[in-house]
Amino acid sequence: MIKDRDNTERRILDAVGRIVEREGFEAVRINAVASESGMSKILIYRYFGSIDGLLAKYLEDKDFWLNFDTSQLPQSDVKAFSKQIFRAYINMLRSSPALRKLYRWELSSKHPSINELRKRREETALKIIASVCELSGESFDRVAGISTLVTASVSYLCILGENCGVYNSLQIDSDSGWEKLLETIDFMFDKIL
Amino acid sequence: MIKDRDNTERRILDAVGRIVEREGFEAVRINAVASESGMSKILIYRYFGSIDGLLAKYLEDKDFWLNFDTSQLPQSDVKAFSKQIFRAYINMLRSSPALRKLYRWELSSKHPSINELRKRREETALKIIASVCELSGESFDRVAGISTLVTASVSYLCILGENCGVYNSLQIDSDSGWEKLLETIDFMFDKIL
DNA sequence: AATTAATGTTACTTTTCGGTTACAAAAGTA
DNA sequence: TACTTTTGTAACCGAAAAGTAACATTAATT
Repeated sequence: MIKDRDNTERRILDAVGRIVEREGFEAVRINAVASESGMSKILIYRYFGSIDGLLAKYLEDKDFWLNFDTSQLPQSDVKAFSKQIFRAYINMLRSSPALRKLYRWELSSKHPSINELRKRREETALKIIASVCELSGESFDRVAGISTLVTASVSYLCILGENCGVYNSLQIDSDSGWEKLLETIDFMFDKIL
Repeated sequence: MIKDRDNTERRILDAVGRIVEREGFEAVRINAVASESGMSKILIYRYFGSIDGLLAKYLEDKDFWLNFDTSQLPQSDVKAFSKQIFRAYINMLRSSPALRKLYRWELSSKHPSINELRKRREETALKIIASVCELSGESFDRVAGISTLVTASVSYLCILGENCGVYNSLQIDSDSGWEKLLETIDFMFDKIL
């Protein structure tokens, strides 16, 4: 019996991560975490209080914040700026199983930690929208509407892609479908901005 | 003990409906249905075979696209048609808790009934897209892309609206946010079609 | 060295779940 | 009437779930 609480906590959190990536947040249950981590479940209660506490800690450690470095983007060309933002958003979601599971979980859970995530996300989003407004001269509502249309659909399709390959004949579980979608998004920005 | 199988089946299916609207398809479990309906659970097995069978029965005639009348496809005004069909889709989703729960369920489940739904939905969608293509002169990929963008985002936002009030500063849990979004959709169609 | 606190193991209780068995009552049928 | 089938009730079973209690070991403190 080696006594090393930090190590134990890390093992437990790592186990949470594996479960989340594999099966989603809904599958993070006390027995599952215990067996996945190889640790006794009473340690989970002792160190994290509950599954909610464990998830809160996991979310805190893992960087699920929406953080874009807008300073790197082309400031003069609004269209290029917008296109790049959404490209980055798609890449982020498409490359991270855990993030997709988080977005899915948000659709059915009212976990307290989620509100914090949303607040921060909202702040970042509003900053980006504001800067597009400034660059393009469009109204806030217009830019917010377009952003919403694009990000919401991307979120939906990325989640759906894990269970379903085709949507409106688009191959959303492979690059080919996403290229077509990106093309559509680019086209839209060319037309409306 | 009154013997009336039809009545019993209806009670069970009604119970499923209440559970779905309240908690979603994930919560439709044998014990839950039994206690919600007041019927013994063995009757569920006898009459529906399993929870899967019960859900398959419940799902008949529940989906928007399945009930879409493809005989009324657009004759002249493509823009008006496009705007109208997405309006109808939004109204349907916004007014039906069960349909929202179905769309949410699809994001995490691989239930056999879902594949059937998707296949039929896909057929309907392709018919609509094809006729819009013909009238507008746009390419299939373009129309499919736009449709995907709109329907996917609407689905996402309707589901999210049950747990979250604001998205990109849009009030998605009230009419005000949806009016703005509809305006954006209309604007987009005016510009690109 | 003795005591205390922290860490970890094991086994237990209790609840809930899906699924089944056994049986009773009603309705149809010979 | 005697029987068979259908419809329904109630109790039961084993597995898996959350949560807890009791105890053992190590580390820190005095």
